[in-house]
Amino acid sequence: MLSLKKYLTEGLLQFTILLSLIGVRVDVDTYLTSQLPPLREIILGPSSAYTQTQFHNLRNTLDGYGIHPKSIDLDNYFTARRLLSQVRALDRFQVPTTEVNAWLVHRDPEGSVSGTQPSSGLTLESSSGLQDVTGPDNGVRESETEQGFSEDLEDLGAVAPPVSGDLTKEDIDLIDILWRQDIDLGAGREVFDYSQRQKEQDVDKELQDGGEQDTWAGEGAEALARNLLVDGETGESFPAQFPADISSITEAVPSESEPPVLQNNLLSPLLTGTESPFDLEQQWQDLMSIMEMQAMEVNTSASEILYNAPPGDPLSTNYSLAPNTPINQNVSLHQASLGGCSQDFSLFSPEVESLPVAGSSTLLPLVPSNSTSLNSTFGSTNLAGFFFPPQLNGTANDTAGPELPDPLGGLLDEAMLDEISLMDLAIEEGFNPVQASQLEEEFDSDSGLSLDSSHSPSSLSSSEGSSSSSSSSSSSSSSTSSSASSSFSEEGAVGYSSDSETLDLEEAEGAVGYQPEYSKFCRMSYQDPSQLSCLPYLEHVGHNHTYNMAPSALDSADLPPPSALKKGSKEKQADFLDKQMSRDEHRARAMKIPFTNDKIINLPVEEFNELLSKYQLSEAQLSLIRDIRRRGKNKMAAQNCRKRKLDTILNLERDVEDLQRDKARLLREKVEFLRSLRQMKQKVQSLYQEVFGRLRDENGRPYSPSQYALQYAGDGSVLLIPRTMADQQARRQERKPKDRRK
DNA sequence: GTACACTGTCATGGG
DNA sequence: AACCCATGACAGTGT
Repeated sequence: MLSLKKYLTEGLLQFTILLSLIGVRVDVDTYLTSQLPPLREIILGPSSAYTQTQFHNLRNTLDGYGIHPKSIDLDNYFTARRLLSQVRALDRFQVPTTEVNAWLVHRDPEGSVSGTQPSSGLTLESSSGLQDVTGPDNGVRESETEQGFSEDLEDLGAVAPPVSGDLTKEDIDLIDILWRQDIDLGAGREVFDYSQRQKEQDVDKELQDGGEQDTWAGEGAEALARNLLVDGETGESFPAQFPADISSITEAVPSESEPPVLQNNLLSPLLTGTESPFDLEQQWQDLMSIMEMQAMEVNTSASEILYNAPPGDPLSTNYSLAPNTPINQNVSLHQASLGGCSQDFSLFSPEVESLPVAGSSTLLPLVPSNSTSLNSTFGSTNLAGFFFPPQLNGTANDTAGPELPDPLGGLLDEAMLDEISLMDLAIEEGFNPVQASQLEEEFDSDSGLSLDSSHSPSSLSSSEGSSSSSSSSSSSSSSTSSSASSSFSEEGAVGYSSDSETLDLEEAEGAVGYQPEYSKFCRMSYQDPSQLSCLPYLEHVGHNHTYNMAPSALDSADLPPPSALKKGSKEKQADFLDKQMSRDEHRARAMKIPFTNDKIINLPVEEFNELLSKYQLSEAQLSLIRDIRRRGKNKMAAQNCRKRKLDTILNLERDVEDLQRDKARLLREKVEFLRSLRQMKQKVQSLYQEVFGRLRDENGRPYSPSQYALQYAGDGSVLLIPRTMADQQARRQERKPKDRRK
């Protein structure tokens, strides 16, 4: 039954649409076949995937749209959106989105895009522009999908002259029937009353204009209102596309009277029309009313599959479906330049919207810069190769080859552990120490942990400040003020200090058994009230810890500072105190415990027992006091534990940084060594050749280098031996270190 | 609505 | 044994 009703209502809707759009030539067959899902949905599946973020945007942008954010019926909602979009698509000249994007790219700063400008020229222009901007990356994915839909709409045969203005009597009758039907379904007729809604809309607009809209949604709605026509029924904005004469629209619709600068620029030149825009608008409003109410009634279980991501939902419209929407175009442009950048971010962001093309293009160099870094990374690889080029002997290549992916790490490990072979490898290479140092810098900067992070204020703040006593960092000396303050602001003022601030200094120091090696800042921030007094901005922090006692028993010394009294009324103060009080403090007060929780927690055992013996306390009170003491101590212990854990992590981080620095230094030294070694080897080589070239046999002829070689003896003498012998000896010497290694 | 960080609390174990 | 402390685990709360 439901499906039948849905079918009928949808059919009626479509029929109504067709009838009402007088002058629009609609091919019903193609229209019906267009009910098939867009290709992208078939391929990619139902794309309500994009709903999450966009959906919220949608909700935010649709002022007055009657869907409660917490009870949105997605099926009905999207069905309504889809139908709406289809209606709009009927009178809309659809151009591929790529061309639309190009419009934005080539936005005329003077707003001189005329309504009669042929689109072909624009298209040409734009596609080139698009190619420049987008390229085949992800950035165009969205626009491609939208384009698919645009083409889909084109297939409807809805590419037609603009809608004619007035409704015929049949239309009105039909609408009336549908109204009645909707009224039967529970919708009041006033829902469809355009004039009434227009009034409400105007009121809303006034409110919007008058009041400061601090949410982006409000701004977005306003922005939309400026550049788009607003659907009186849904509050949804849609592009002004009917006539080229935008002024007529703005005249006819007072609420859209903002200067349509962008509209003039972006109106499709092919959209021309002479009908009265106001009538058209009203007609649209009525249609929207009908359609929405109908759509909401439709059980979309079947159509959900087909239209899970209704192409015409306002999101799509806002993004890139509607070619004349400035926002849409900006979004497309943004996507084109930013790739997978979040759409909702750019949707109403003024900065992004106002981003000029040049600004977008400036984003493109990101890739080159990345590639630069990549090149430099590979440059280091090449540097390794530069150290050990292939013309070296075979062992050199064997060793150096695997190091290439991680030249430095590999170099360090290998070289430092097996320096001899590596030096041999590098000895004949053109080694550039400058490159090596650059490489080292890259290495440092590319490491996961920034070497300089320990010097940053953030990393030295509170938590780390606690460990600065053990830290050798240069900033530890200066951190007495800055770090201490931050430590107090972050730690001291939180919970713990409120418990311990009224402690006597010796009490605090005695009671908190944090180990000496543990940070003094931590102790200070926790327990040392004198330190607190050094920080004026903390003086107002609740120091009254007599909350256990009745207010009448409050000692004057325990009262909050006068400033607090001046600031607020007694109520505020009480609230403040109440908020400051912990659960145990509330319990203690409820049980009328005659001393403070601080004393309960921090007094040494003997004094604590003495204190207990002074009062006649019930068993429940004693139990509570013990619990308070246990919990309080455990609370401090937990805080100390966490602090220590954090310090440990930070110290480890610092250790890692130090080790990385050492590694870099050692690498630098190694580079120096290799360089000097190479120089020495070059000298030796030149000397060898000089000596060898001067040698003459008995006949006065020079020795052939292929047959003889010079060998250095252990005593410093140089022998001339046949090549074969020399090679054998060299092989033997090669084997020795390997055996030794084994 | 969810993820995350922070904090308090409990249980447990060691000193 | 009593006490204290450290710590893992859990829950509540705020962002």
